[in-house]
Amino acid sequence: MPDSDTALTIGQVAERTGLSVHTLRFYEREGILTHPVRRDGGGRRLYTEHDVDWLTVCVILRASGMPLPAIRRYTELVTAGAGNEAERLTLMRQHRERVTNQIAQLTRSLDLINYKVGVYEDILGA
Amino acid sequence: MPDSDTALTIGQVAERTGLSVHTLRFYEREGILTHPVRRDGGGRRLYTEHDVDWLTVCVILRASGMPLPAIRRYTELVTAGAGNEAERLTLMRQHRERVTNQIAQLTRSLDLINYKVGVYEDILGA
DNA sequence: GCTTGACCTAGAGCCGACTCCAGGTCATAC
DNA sequence: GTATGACCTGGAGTCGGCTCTAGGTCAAGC
Repeated sequence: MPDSDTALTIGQVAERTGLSVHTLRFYEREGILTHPVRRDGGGRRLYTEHDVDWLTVCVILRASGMPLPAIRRYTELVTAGAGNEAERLTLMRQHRERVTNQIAQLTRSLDLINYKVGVYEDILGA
Repeated sequence: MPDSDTALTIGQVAERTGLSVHTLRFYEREGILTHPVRRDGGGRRLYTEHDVDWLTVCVILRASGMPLPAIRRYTELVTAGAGNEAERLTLMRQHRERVTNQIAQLTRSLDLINYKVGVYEDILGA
């Protein structure tokens, strides 16, 4: 059972999060990690399970269209610790609205797409 | 009642489709129109209601994430006329799958977002 | 002792989809 | 006759989000 002491290489984290090693380094530069990554003697990154959990959250936020600056801001708030929950809530609510709007828009688009699929199926089925 | 003879300027089309005049010219260069736009004596574009209808379809396809090359291909098929419905169907089905996957992904992301919103609401409400 | 492979940095490059710019034409309003 | 404003072209610039390159370190296996 992996506990929070487990040290993971960047390659292992890439595999677990689905991000490339390039993207992991890029996210770090962009301030998308709650604390600087530990390094081994040779300067190599050592990630924890905690980092993987955080990155997994970030992956989900990205996948739902949250821009990197917003994720960075959220990261900053989490890093700063308790006391800023109001802003975190605002951020999440804003994002929730974007996402629900996006789902609504996609669902509407689906009507047209289904209609077109139906038209072509009819033509080909006749 | 606007019929198919109505001539619209690029500005009017921009207003109706929600695209900018820049984007309309760009789409034309990209082959996103079923036929070359008519021009008046001074070389200005004259669109028809038919063009607006087509562009409206394109806007919906774009909004649901269809890449411009796919829209161009679809345009080519429609321009070529009857006989290629099988490929049009394939294109639309592929896109439908992308869209339904995207909706599913967004809906899953929404679980996390709602969870986070709930956490912060609890903290702030207590 | 040398090859291999995973890692490091700083910085350049790429891609999609616009978006804007410079410099010009033309019709209408004053 | 001139100013305004909508339009034209070709081409450059922007932006977000990666993605890759060059050149290097280091540990383990043979």
